[in-house]
Amino acid sequence: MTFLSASLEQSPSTAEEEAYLYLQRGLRLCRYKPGDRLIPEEIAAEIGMSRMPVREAFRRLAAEGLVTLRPNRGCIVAGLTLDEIYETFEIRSVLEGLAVRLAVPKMDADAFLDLERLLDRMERAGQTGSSDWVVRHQEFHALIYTLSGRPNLIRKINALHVVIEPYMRFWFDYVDKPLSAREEHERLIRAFAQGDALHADQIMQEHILGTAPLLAEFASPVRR
Amino acid sequence: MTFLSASLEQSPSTAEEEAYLYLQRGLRLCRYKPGDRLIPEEIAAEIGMSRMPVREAFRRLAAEGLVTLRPNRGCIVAGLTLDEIYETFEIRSVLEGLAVRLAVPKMDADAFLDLERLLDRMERAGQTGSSDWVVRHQEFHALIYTLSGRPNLIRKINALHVVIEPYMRFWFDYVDKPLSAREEHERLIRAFAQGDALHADQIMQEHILGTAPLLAEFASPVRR
DNA sequence: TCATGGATTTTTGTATCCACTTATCCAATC
DNA sequence: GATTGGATAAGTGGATACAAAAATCCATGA
Repeated sequence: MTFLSASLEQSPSTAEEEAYLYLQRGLRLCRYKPGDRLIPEEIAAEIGMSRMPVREAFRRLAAEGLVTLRPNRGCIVAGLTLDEIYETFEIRSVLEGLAVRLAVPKMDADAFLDLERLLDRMERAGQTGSSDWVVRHQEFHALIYTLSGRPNLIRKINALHVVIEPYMRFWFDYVDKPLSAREEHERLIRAFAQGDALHADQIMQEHILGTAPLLAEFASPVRR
Repeated sequence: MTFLSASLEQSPSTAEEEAYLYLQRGLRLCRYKPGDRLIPEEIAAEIGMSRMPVREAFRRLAAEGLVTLRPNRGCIVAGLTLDEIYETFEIRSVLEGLAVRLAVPKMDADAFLDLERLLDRMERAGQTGSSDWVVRHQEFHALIYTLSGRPNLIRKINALHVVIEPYMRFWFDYVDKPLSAREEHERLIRAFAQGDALHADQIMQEHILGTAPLLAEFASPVRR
Protein backbone atom coordinates (compact mmCIF):
# COMPACT_ATOMS: atom_id res chain seq x y z
CA MET A 1 0.00 0.00 0.00
CA THR A 2 2.88 2.36 0.64
CA PHE A 3 5.03 3.68 -2.13
CA LEU A 4 8.09 1.95 -0.80
CA SER A 5 6.29 -1.17 0.25
CA ALA A 6 8.80 -3.28 -1.66
CA SER A 7 11.52 -2.13 0.71
CA LEU A 8 9.42 -3.18 3.66
CA GLU A 9 9.28 -6.78 2.47
CA GLN A 10 13.00 -7.43 2.94
CA SER A 11 13.79 -10.21 5.35
CA PRO A 12 14.76 -8.85 8.74
CA SER A 13 18.36 -9.20 9.86
CA THR A 14 17.68 -8.78 13.57
CA ALA A 15 14.89 -9.71 15.95
CA GLU A 16 14.16 -6.03 16.54
CA GLU A 17 13.71 -5.54 12.80
CA GLU A 18 11.38 -8.52 12.64
CA ALA A 19 9.29 -7.19 15.53
CA TYR A 20 9.17 -3.76 13.91
CA LEU A 21 7.97 -5.09 10.56
CA TYR A 22 5.49 -7.43 12.25
CA LEU A 23 3.98 -4.62 14.28
CA GLN A 24 3.96 -2.19 11.38
CA ARG A 25 2.10 -4.69 9.25
CA GLY A 26 -0.36 -5.32 12.05
CA LEU A 27 -0.96 -1.61 12.36
CA ARG A 28 -1.30 -1.03 8.61
CA LEU A 29 -3.73 -3.91 8.24
CA CYS A 30 -5.79 -2.70 11.21
CA ARG A 31 -5.10 -5.86 13.18
CA TYR A 32 -4.38 -3.53 16.07
CA LYS A 33 -6.84 -0.70 16.48
CA PRO A 34 -6.39 2.75 17.98
CA GLY A 35 -6.42 2.57 21.76
CA ASP A 36 -5.45 -1.12 21.86
CA ARG A 37 -2.69 -1.97 24.27
CA LEU A 38 0.32 -3.72 22.81
CA ILE A 39 1.70 -6.11 25.41
CA PRO A 40 5.38 -6.85 24.78
CA GLU A 41 5.19 -10.35 26.23
CA GLU A 42 2.26 -11.34 24.00
CA ILE A 43 3.85 -10.04 20.83
CA ALA A 44 7.20 -11.55 21.72
CA ALA A 45 5.52 -14.93 22.14
CA GLU A 46 3.70 -14.55 18.81
CA ILE A 47 6.92 -14.16 16.84
CA GLY A 48 9.10 -16.28 19.09
CA MET A 49 11.47 -13.89 20.78
CA SER A 50 11.85 -12.15 24.14
CA ARG A 51 10.32 -8.81 25.13
CA MET A 52 13.51 -6.85 24.66
CA PRO A 53 13.56 -6.54 20.84
CA VAL A 54 9.82 -5.82 20.90
CA ARG A 55 10.39 -2.93 23.29
CA GLU A 56 12.99 -1.49 20.96
CA ALA A 57 10.58 -1.77 18.05
CA PHE A 58 8.06 0.19 20.13
CA ARG A 59 10.53 3.08 20.32
CA ARG A 60 10.82 3.31 16.56
CA LEU A 61 7.08 3.07 16.06
CA ALA A 62 6.56 5.75 18.70
CA ALA A 63 9.03 8.06 16.96
CA GLU A 64 7.05 7.55 13.75
CA GLY A 65 3.81 8.40 15.53
CA LEU A 66 2.21 4.97 15.07
CA VAL A 67 2.02 4.16 18.78
CA THR A 68 2.08 6.12 22.01
CA LEU A 69 4.47 5.17 24.80
CA ARG A 70 3.73 6.33 28.34
CA PRO A 71 6.28 5.66 31.10
CA ASN A 72 5.32 2.63 33.17
CA ARG A 73 2.00 2.45 31.38
CA GLY A 74 2.83 0.56 28.25
CA CYS A 75 2.30 0.98 24.57
CA ILE A 76 -1.03 1.85 22.96
CA VAL A 77 -1.91 2.16 19.29
CA ALA A 78 -2.12 5.79 18.27
CA GLY A 79 -5.28 6.86 16.50
CA LEU A 80 -5.88 9.97 14.48
CA THR A 81 -8.65 12.36 15.38
CA LEU A 82 -10.60 13.94 12.56
CA ASP A 83 -8.47 17.07 12.98
CA GLU A 84 -5.29 15.04 12.79
CA ILE A 85 -6.43 13.32 9.60
CA TYR A 86 -7.00 16.72 8.02
CA GLU A 87 -3.65 17.91 9.32
CA THR A 88 -1.91 14.90 7.82
CA PHE A 89 -3.52 15.61 4.47
CA GLU A 90 -2.44 19.24 4.63
CA ILE A 91 1.14 18.18 5.30
CA ARG A 92 0.95 15.57 2.54
CA SER A 93 -0.36 18.14 0.10
CA VAL A 94 2.64 20.44 0.45
CA LEU A 95 5.22 17.64 0.59
CA GLU A 96 3.83 15.80 -2.42
CA GLY A 97 3.31 19.11 -4.19
CA LEU A 98 6.99 19.87 -3.64
CA ALA A 99 7.94 16.44 -4.97
CA VAL A 100 5.92 17.03 -8.13
CA ARG A 101 7.33 20.52 -8.59
CA LEU A 102 10.87 19.11 -8.38
CA ALA A 103 9.97 16.24 -10.71
CA VAL A 104 8.72 18.40 -13.60
CA PRO A 105 12.13 19.68 -14.77
CA LYS A 106 13.56 16.15 -14.55
CA MET A 107 10.88 14.63 -16.72
CA ASP A 108 12.16 13.08 -19.94
CA ALA A 109 10.44 11.32 -22.83
CA ASP A 110 10.90 7.85 -21.33
CA ALA A 111 9.49 8.79 -17.96
CA PHE A 112 6.62 10.55 -19.68
CA LEU A 113 5.74 7.40 -21.62
CA ASP A 114 5.88 5.38 -18.41
CA LEU A 115 3.45 7.79 -16.79
CA GLU A 116 1.03 7.60 -19.71
CA ARG A 117 1.24 3.84 -19.74
CA LEU A 118 0.33 3.69 -16.05
CA LEU A 119 -2.57 6.04 -16.64
CA ASP A 120 -3.75 3.72 -19.42
CA ARG A 121 -3.54 0.70 -17.17
CA MET A 122 -5.46 2.51 -14.46
CA GLU A 123 -8.10 3.24 -17.06
CA ARG A 124 -8.31 -0.38 -18.11
CA ALA A 125 -8.29 -1.60 -14.50
CA GLY A 126 -11.87 -0.46 -14.51
CA GLN A 127 -13.45 0.60 -11.31
CA THR A 128 -11.58 3.24 -9.39
CA GLY A 129 -10.68 1.72 -6.04
CA SER A 130 -10.29 -1.81 -7.39
CA SER A 131 -7.23 -3.65 -6.19
CA ASP A 132 -5.43 -3.29 -9.52
CA TRP A 133 -6.36 0.36 -9.85
CA VAL A 134 -4.96 1.07 -6.38
CA VAL A 135 -1.65 -0.58 -7.24
CA ARG A 136 -1.31 1.35 -10.53
CA HIS A 137 -2.31 4.55 -8.78
CA GLN A 138 0.48 4.03 -6.28
CA GLU A 139 2.97 3.28 -9.04
CA PHE A 140 1.87 6.44 -10.82
CA HIS A 141 2.55 8.62 -7.78
CA ALA A 142 5.70 6.70 -6.84
CA LEU A 143 7.16 7.25 -10.30
CA ILE A 144 6.65 10.99 -10.03
CA TYR A 145 8.15 11.20 -6.56
CA THR A 146 11.16 9.14 -7.58
CA LEU A 147 11.76 11.57 -10.42
CA SER A 148 12.12 14.36 -7.87
CA GLY A 149 15.43 12.83 -6.81
CA ARG A 150 14.87 13.69 -3.15
CA PRO A 151 15.25 10.54 -1.04
CA ASN A 152 14.46 12.11 2.34
CA LEU A 153 11.39 13.83 0.97
CA ILE A 154 10.16 10.50 -0.40
CA ARG A 155 10.86 8.86 2.95
CA LYS A 156 8.78 11.48 4.75
CA ILE A 157 5.91 11.16 2.29
CA ASN A 158 6.00 7.42 2.71
CA ALA A 159 5.97 7.68 6.51
CA LEU A 160 2.80 9.76 6.29
CA HIS A 161 1.20 7.17 4.02
CA VAL A 162 1.88 4.46 6.60
CA VAL A 163 0.19 6.57 9.27
CA ILE A 164 -2.98 7.13 7.25
CA GLU A 165 -3.06 3.73 5.56
CA PRO A 166 -5.67 2.24 7.94
CA TYR A 167 -8.00 5.09 7.04
CA MET A 168 -7.20 4.84 3.33
CA ARG A 169 -7.86 1.11 3.44
CA PHE A 170 -11.27 1.70 4.87
CA TRP A 171 -11.92 4.24 2.17
CA PHE A 172 -10.80 2.02 -0.71
CA ASP A 173 -12.89 -0.83 0.66
CA TYR A 174 -16.13 1.10 0.90
CA VAL A 175 -16.05 4.08 -1.39
CA ASP A 176 -16.86 3.53 -5.03
CA LYS A 177 -14.63 6.10 -6.63
CA PRO A 178 -13.29 9.59 -6.31
CA LEU A 179 -14.86 10.82 -9.51
CA SER A 180 -12.34 13.56 -10.05
CA ALA A 181 -9.27 11.31 -9.86
CA ARG A 182 -9.03 10.54 -13.56
CA GLU A 183 -9.45 14.14 -14.62
CA GLU A 184 -6.89 15.32 -12.09
CA HIS A 185 -4.31 12.80 -13.26
CA GLU A 186 -4.79 13.95 -16.83
CA ARG A 187 -4.41 17.59 -15.82
CA LEU A 188 -1.23 16.61 -13.99
CA ILE A 189 0.13 14.90 -17.10
CA ARG A 190 -0.66 17.98 -19.15
CA ALA A 191 1.19 20.22 -16.70
CA PHE A 192 4.15 17.86 -16.98
CA ALA A 193 4.01 18.01 -20.75
CA GLN A 194 4.07 21.79 -20.61
CA GLY A 195 6.87 21.81 -18.04
CA ASP A 196 4.74 23.95 -15.74
CA ALA A 197 6.11 22.96 -12.32
CA LEU A 198 4.06 25.41 -10.26
CA HIS A 199 0.84 24.36 -11.93
CA ALA A 200 1.64 20.68 -11.39
CA ASP A 201 2.34 21.46 -7.72
CA GLN A 202 -1.01 23.18 -7.42
CA ILE A 203 -2.88 20.32 -9.08
CA MET A 204 -1.28 17.82 -6.76
CA GLN A 205 -2.17 19.87 -3.70
CA GLU A 206 -5.79 20.05 -4.84
CA HIS A 207 -5.75 16.35 -5.70
CA ILE A 208 -4.73 15.45 -2.15
CA LEU A 209 -6.78 18.01 -0.25
CA GLY A 210 -9.81 17.06 -2.32
CA THR A 211 -9.79 13.53 -0.98
CA ALA A 212 -9.40 14.58 2.66
CA PRO A 213 -13.08 15.32 3.38
CA LEU A 214 -14.18 12.06 1.75
CA LEU A 215 -11.65 10.12 3.75
CA ALA A 216 -12.44 11.80 7.02
CA GLU A 217 -16.13 11.05 6.56
CA PHE A 218 -15.62 7.38 5.86
CA ALA A 219 -12.81 6.91 8.31
CA SER A 220 -14.92 7.69 11.32
CA PRO A 221 -15.55 4.06 12.38
CA VAL A 222 -11.82 3.55 12.70
CA ARG A 223 -11.35 6.50 15.00
CA ARG A 224 -10.59 5.94 18.63
CA MET B 1 17.75 26.63 19.72
CA THR B 2 14.70 24.72 18.67
CA PHE B 3 11.25 26.22 18.73
CA LEU B 4 10.07 23.79 21.34
CA SER B 5 13.31 23.75 23.27
CA ALA B 6 11.45 24.49 26.48
CA SER B 7 9.66 21.17 26.24
CA LEU B 8 12.98 19.40 25.85
CA GLU B 9 14.23 20.64 29.20
CA GLN B 10 11.75 18.66 31.29
CA SER B 11 13.36 16.30 33.72
CA PRO B 12 13.39 12.74 32.41
CA SER B 13 11.11 10.21 34.05
CA THR B 14 12.98 7.14 32.81
CA ALA B 15 16.57 6.22 32.11
CA GLU B 16 15.79 5.89 28.41
CA GLU B 17 14.42 9.42 28.38
CA GLU B 18 17.52 10.67 30.12
CA ALA B 19 19.78 8.94 27.61
CA TYR B 20 17.72 10.33 24.73
CA LEU B 21 17.91 13.90 25.98
CA TYR B 22 21.61 13.55 26.79
CA LEU B 23 22.41 12.26 23.30
CA GLN B 24 20.18 14.78 21.57
CA ARG B 25 21.91 17.62 23.41
CA GLY B 26 25.31 16.19 22.50
CA LEU B 27 24.28 16.01 18.86
CA ARG B 28 22.76 19.50 18.77
CA LEU B 29 25.82 21.01 20.43
CA CYS B 30 28.15 19.18 18.04
CA ARG B 31 29.79 17.25 20.86
CA TYR B 32 29.36 14.24 18.61
CA LYS B 33 30.29 14.82 14.97
CA PRO B 34 29.01 13.13 11.85
CA GLY B 35 30.64 9.75 11.39
CA ASP B 36 31.52 9.39 15.09
CA ARG B 37 30.65 6.05 16.58
CA LEU B 38 28.42 6.16 19.61
CA ILE B 39 29.43 3.32 21.92
CA PRO B 40 26.55 2.28 24.16
CA GLU B 41 28.79 1.20 27.02
CA GLU B 42 30.68 4.50 27.08
CA ILE B 43 27.55 6.61 27.07
CA ALA B 44 25.89 4.40 29.64
CA ALA B 45 28.89 4.88 31.92
CA GLU B 46 28.84 8.66 31.39
CA ILE B 47 25.30 8.99 32.66
CA GLY B 48 25.39 6.10 35.10
CA MET B 49 23.13 3.45 33.64
CA SER B 50 23.41 0.22 31.68
CA ARG B 51 23.51 -0.14 27.91
CA MET B 52 19.86 -1.08 27.53
CA PRO B 53 18.21 2.33 27.89
CA VAL B 54 20.93 3.83 25.71
CA ARG B 55 20.16 1.33 22.97
CA GLU B 56 16.50 2.25 23.12
CA ALA B 57 17.40 5.92 22.86
CA PHE B 58 19.40 5.06 19.73
CA ARG B 59 16.24 3.68 18.12
CA ARG B 60 14.38 6.93 18.63
CA LEU B 61 17.28 9.03 17.40
CA ALA B 62 17.59 6.77 14.35
CA ALA B 63 13.89 7.18 13.55
CA GLU B 64 14.41 10.95 13.70
CA GLY B 65 17.35 10.71 11.34
CA LEU B 66 19.93 11.95 13.83
CA VAL B 67 21.95 8.74 13.90
CA THR B 68 22.36 5.71 11.65
CA LEU B 69 21.99 2.21 13.03
CA ARG B 70 23.45 -0.71 11.10
CA PRO B 71 22.82 -4.26 12.34
CA ASN B 72 25.74 -5.61 14.35
CA ARG B 73 27.79 -2.56 13.43
CA GLY B 74 26.71 -0.02 15.95
CA CYS B 75 25.47 3.51 15.94
CA ILE B 76 27.10 6.36 14.05
CA VAL B 77 26.20 10.04 14.00
CA ALA B 78 24.36 10.88 10.81
CA GLY B 79 25.74 13.77 8.81
CA LEU B 80 24.05 15.70 6.07
CA THR B 81 25.62 15.95 2.66
CA LEU B 82 25.34 19.26 0.84
CA ASP B 83 22.45 17.80 -1.14
CA GLU B 84 20.69 16.69 2.01
CA ILE B 85 21.05 20.14 3.58
CA TYR B 86 19.37 21.65 0.53
CA GLU B 87 16.71 18.97 0.62
CA THR B 88 16.01 19.71 4.28
CA PHE B 89 15.61 23.39 3.48
CA GLU B 90 13.25 22.60 0.63
CA ILE B 91 11.11 20.51 2.95
CA ARG B 92 11.27 23.19 5.64
CA SER B 93 10.20 25.83 3.14
CA VAL B 94 6.93 24.11 2.26
CA LEU B 95 6.13 23.00 5.81
CA GLU B 96 6.82 26.38 7.37
CA GLY B 97 5.09 28.06 4.44
CA LEU B 98 2.03 25.93 5.18
CA ALA B 99 2.20 26.87 8.86
CA VAL B 100 2.27 30.56 7.97
CA ARG B 101 -0.56 30.20 5.50
CA LEU B 102 -2.71 28.56 8.17
CA ALA B 103 -1.68 31.16 10.73
CA VAL B 104 -2.80 34.20 8.72
CA PRO B 105 -6.58 33.72 9.12
CA LYS B 106 -6.11 33.06 12.85
CA MET B 107 -4.19 36.24 13.44
CA ASP B 108 -5.87 38.66 15.84
CA ALA B 109 -4.90 42.07 17.16
CA ASP B 110 -3.15 40.68 20.25
CA ALA B 111 -1.04 38.22 18.32
CA PHE B 112 -0.20 40.93 15.83
CA LEU B 113 1.07 43.20 18.59
CA ASP B 114 3.15 40.34 20.00
CA LEU B 115 4.73 39.83 16.60
CA GLU B 116 5.55 43.50 16.21
CA ARG B 117 6.99 43.63 19.72
CA LEU B 118 9.30 40.71 18.92
CA LEU B 119 10.36 42.40 15.70
CA ASP B 120 11.17 45.51 17.74
CA ARG B 121 13.22 43.54 20.21
CA MET B 122 15.10 41.84 17.38
CA GLU B 123 15.85 45.28 16.04
CA ARG B 124 17.12 46.50 19.40
CA ALA B 125 19.12 43.29 19.96
CA GLY B 126 21.48 44.84 17.48
CA GLN B 127 23.63 42.59 15.38
CA THR B 128 21.78 39.95 13.47
CA GLY B 129 23.09 36.61 14.69
CA SER B 130 23.74 37.78 18.25
CA SER B 131 22.56 35.47 20.97
CA ASP B 132 19.60 37.66 21.89
CA TRP B 133 18.63 38.18 18.26
CA VAL B 134 18.63 34.42 17.66
CA VAL B 135 16.33 33.84 20.63
CA ARG B 136 13.87 36.55 19.53
CA HIS B 137 14.01 35.25 15.98
CA GLN B 138 13.01 31.82 17.21
CA GLU B 139 10.22 33.27 19.31
CA PHE B 140 9.00 35.20 16.28
CA HIS B 141 8.77 32.08 14.14
CA ALA B 142 7.45 29.94 17.01
CA LEU B 143 4.62 32.41 17.62
CA ILE B 144 3.53 32.23 14.00
CA TYR B 145 3.65 28.44 13.90
CA THR B 146 1.71 28.16 17.13
CA LEU B 147 -1.00 30.34 15.62
CA SER B 148 -1.44 27.75 12.85
CA GLY B 149 -3.01 25.44 15.45
CA ARG B 150 -1.42 22.35 13.88
CA PRO B 151 0.51 20.43 16.56
CA ASN B 152 1.83 17.67 14.31
CA LEU B 153 2.99 20.16 11.72
CA ILE B 154 4.86 22.08 14.41
CA ARG B 155 6.39 18.85 15.67
CA LYS B 156 7.66 18.01 12.21
CA ILE B 157 9.08 21.48 11.69
CA ASN B 158 10.80 21.25 15.03
CA ALA B 159 12.28 17.83 14.22
CA LEU B 160 13.84 19.30 11.07
CA HIS B 161 15.29 22.16 13.10
CA VAL B 162 16.99 19.69 15.43
CA VAL B 163 18.52 17.92 12.44
CA ILE B 164 20.00 21.07 10.93
CA GLU B 165 20.86 22.78 14.20
CA PRO B 166 24.56 21.84 14.12
CA TYR B 167 24.83 23.52 10.74
CA MET B 168 22.79 26.52 11.86
CA ARG B 169 24.97 26.86 14.93
CA PHE B 170 28.07 27.05 12.80
CA TRP B 171 26.38 29.63 10.65
CA PHE B 172 25.28 31.85 13.53
CA ASP B 173 28.75 31.66 15.05
CA TYR B 174 30.63 32.74 11.97
CA VAL B 175 28.35 34.67 9.66
CA ASP B 176 27.75 38.31 10.40
CA LYS B 177 24.18 38.66 9.26
CA PRO B 178 21.71 37.63 6.61
CA LEU B 179 21.10 41.14 5.33
CA SER B 180 17.68 40.37 3.97
CA ALA B 181 16.27 38.95 7.22
CA ARG B 182 14.86 42.19 8.57
CA GLU B 183 13.25 43.20 5.32
CA GLU B 184 11.70 39.75 4.91
CA HIS B 185 10.26 39.80 8.39
CA GLU B 186 8.68 43.16 7.71
CA ARG B 187 7.21 41.92 4.45
CA LEU B 188 5.82 38.95 6.33
CA ILE B 189 4.19 41.23 8.90
CA ARG B 190 2.67 43.30 6.11
CA ALA B 191 1.21 40.19 4.47
CA PHE B 192 -0.27 39.24 7.85
CA ALA B 193 -1.75 42.70 8.23
CA GLN B 194 -3.39 42.38 4.83
CA GLY B 195 -4.57 38.85 5.56
CA ASP B 196 -2.87 37.61 2.41
CA ALA B 197 -2.15 33.98 3.33
CA LEU B 198 -0.71 32.90 0.00
CA HIS B 199 1.64 35.84 -0.13
CA ALA B 200 2.81 35.17 3.43
CA ASP B 201 3.42 31.55 2.47
CA GLN B 202 5.49 32.65 -0.51
CA ILE B 203 7.55 35.09 1.56
CA MET B 204 8.28 32.40 4.13
CA GLN B 205 9.37 29.96 1.44
CA GLU B 206 11.73 32.54 -0.02
CA HIS B 207 12.95 33.46 3.47
CA ILE B 208 13.96 29.87 4.13
CA LEU B 209 15.28 28.93 0.71
CA GLY B 210 17.25 32.17 0.63
CA THR B 211 19.34 31.12 3.61
CA ALA B 212 20.07 27.63 2.29
CA PRO B 213 22.98 28.53 0.00
CA LEU B 214 24.60 30.63 2.73
CA LEU B 215 24.26 27.83 5.21
CA ALA B 216 25.49 25.15 2.86
CA GLU B 217 28.58 27.21 2.12
CA PHE B 218 29.47 27.79 5.73
CA ALA B 219 28.43 24.37 6.92
CA SER B 220 31.04 22.57 4.89
CA PRO B 221 33.52 22.02 7.77
CA VAL B 222 30.87 20.15 9.71
CA ARG B 223 30.11 17.76 6.90
CA ARG B 224 31.24 14.16 7.13
C1' DT C 1 56.52 -4.45 1.53
C1' DC C 2 52.11 -5.98 1.15
C1' DA C 3 48.49 -9.30 1.21
C1' DT C 4 46.16 -13.32 3.52
C1' DG C 5 44.20 -16.02 7.07
C1' DG C 6 43.21 -17.31 11.52
C1' DA C 7 43.16 -16.48 16.61
C1' DT C 8 41.87 -13.00 19.95
C1' DT C 9 39.41 -9.11 21.50
C1' DT C 10 35.71 -6.08 21.30
C1' DT C 11 31.10 -5.04 20.54
C1' DT C 12 26.49 -6.11 19.55
C1' DG C 13 22.05 -8.63 20.08
C1' DT C 14 19.01 -11.16 22.93
C1' DA C 15 17.33 -13.65 27.06
C1' DT C 16 16.63 -13.79 31.77
C1' DC C 17 16.18 -11.86 36.22
C1' DC C 18 14.85 -8.53 39.74
C1' DA C 19 12.93 -4.20 41.51
C1' DC C 20 9.45 -1.10 41.20
C1' DT C 21 5.21 0.90 39.31
C1' DT C 22 0.54 0.41 37.97
C1' DA C 23 -3.75 -2.12 37.61
C1' DT C 24 -7.15 -5.25 39.54
C1' DC C 25 -9.94 -7.19 42.84
C1' DC C 26 -12.28 -7.69 47.04
C1' DA C 27 -13.78 -6.48 51.41
C1' DA C 28 -14.90 -2.97 54.74
C1' DT C 29 -17.21 1.29 55.38
C1' DC C 30 -20.31 5.15 54.58
C1' DG D 1 -25.46 0.63 46.43
C1' DA D 2 -21.44 3.34 45.93
C1' DT D 3 -16.83 4.46 47.63
C1' DT D 4 -12.49 3.73 49.66
C1' DG D 5 -8.41 1.22 51.07
C1' DG D 6 -5.36 -2.29 50.84
C1' DA D 7 -3.70 -6.87 49.32
C1' DT D 8 -2.54 -9.19 45.20
C1' DA D 9 -1.56 -9.71 40.44
C1' DA D 10 0.15 -8.00 36.23
C1' DG D 11 3.26 -5.31 33.69
C1' DT D 12 7.14 -2.23 32.91
C1' DG D 13 11.98 -0.60 33.26
C1' DG D 14 16.53 -1.68 33.79
C1' DA D 15 20.79 -4.62 34.90
C1' DT D 16 23.27 -8.53 34.10
C1' DA D 17 24.68 -12.64 31.59
C1' DC D 18 25.67 -15.05 27.63
C1' DA D 19 25.94 -16.14 22.65
C1' DA D 20 26.99 -14.49 18.16
C1' DA D 21 28.90 -11.29 15.09
C1' DA D 22 32.39 -7.99 13.73
C1' DA D 23 36.76 -5.81 14.26
C1' DT D 24 41.49 -6.16 15.40
C1' DC D 25 45.86 -8.03 15.62
C1' DC D 26 49.57 -10.79 14.40
C1' DA D 27 51.98 -14.25 12.11
C1' DT D 28 52.83 -16.33 7.78
C1' DG D 29 53.80 -16.36 3.01
C1' DA D 30 54.14 -14.19 -1.57
